[in-house]
Amino acid sequence: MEDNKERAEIDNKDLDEETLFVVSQTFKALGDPTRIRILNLLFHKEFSVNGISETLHLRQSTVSHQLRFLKNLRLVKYRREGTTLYYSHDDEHVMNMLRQTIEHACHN
Amino acid sequence: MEDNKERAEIDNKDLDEETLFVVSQTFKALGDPTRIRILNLLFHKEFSVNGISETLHLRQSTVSHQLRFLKNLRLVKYRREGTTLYYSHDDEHVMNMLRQTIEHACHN
DNA sequence: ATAAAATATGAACATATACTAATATATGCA
DNA sequence: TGCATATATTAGTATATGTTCATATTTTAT
Repeated sequence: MEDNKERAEIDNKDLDEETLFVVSQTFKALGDPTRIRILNLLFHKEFSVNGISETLHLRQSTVSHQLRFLKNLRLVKYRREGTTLYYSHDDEHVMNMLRQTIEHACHN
Repeated sequence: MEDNKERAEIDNKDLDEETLFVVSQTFKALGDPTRIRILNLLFHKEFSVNGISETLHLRQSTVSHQLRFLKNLRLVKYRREGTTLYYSHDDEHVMNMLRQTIEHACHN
């Protein structure tokens, strides 16, 4: 036996529950068209909630809900300016995956 | 104006419906713990349906349903040997994303 | 042709998810 | 304080999703 009780999860037959949860949550975040559109919008610059709402033709409520979802997963962050909140992306790894997959899907 | 009517989707404010569908479907496939476990299992070698079922303690029916899902997205393929079907992964890009994200999640 | 083994399918069910309308909260300013 | 603007939250609803049981299909061997 070696001194490492457990090898990296990737080498095991099965994954532990916590890893499974985090990974599935992360991908779930990218598994919805609305959230993809929002993240894609935030690729280049920050947007206010209303900015997103108007640009993507989504209800303010819908945008706010999805931003909370993304915020909980730390995929976006915001800064305040008066009553306005400016959201921007906050996870390079996820944004890279998204970019790659979009490029991959765009019948290159 | 230039001769390219449309730049790559990634540079536009919004994505077209088809791209949105493909991308969200791809991530949706990775957004479920059961499918993640199956794909993770298929990382190293092929497995029969029953093999997956027994290894992951899942009903045969559940595995079969999820494999169909993954097959429709061309994330897995199979070869036949008698009455047994051996499944293996069929999308390097997706498997790489999965590996990266698992490693990323495993509090490295 | 019939039976056995492996896998696929269909229907039913419970839960999760996303959107909406209505309302609440928070901030800045007169 | 009172009002306007921006955002968040709550509750309700419709749809999507994942699992299970039962059954059908497919393939091989006898």
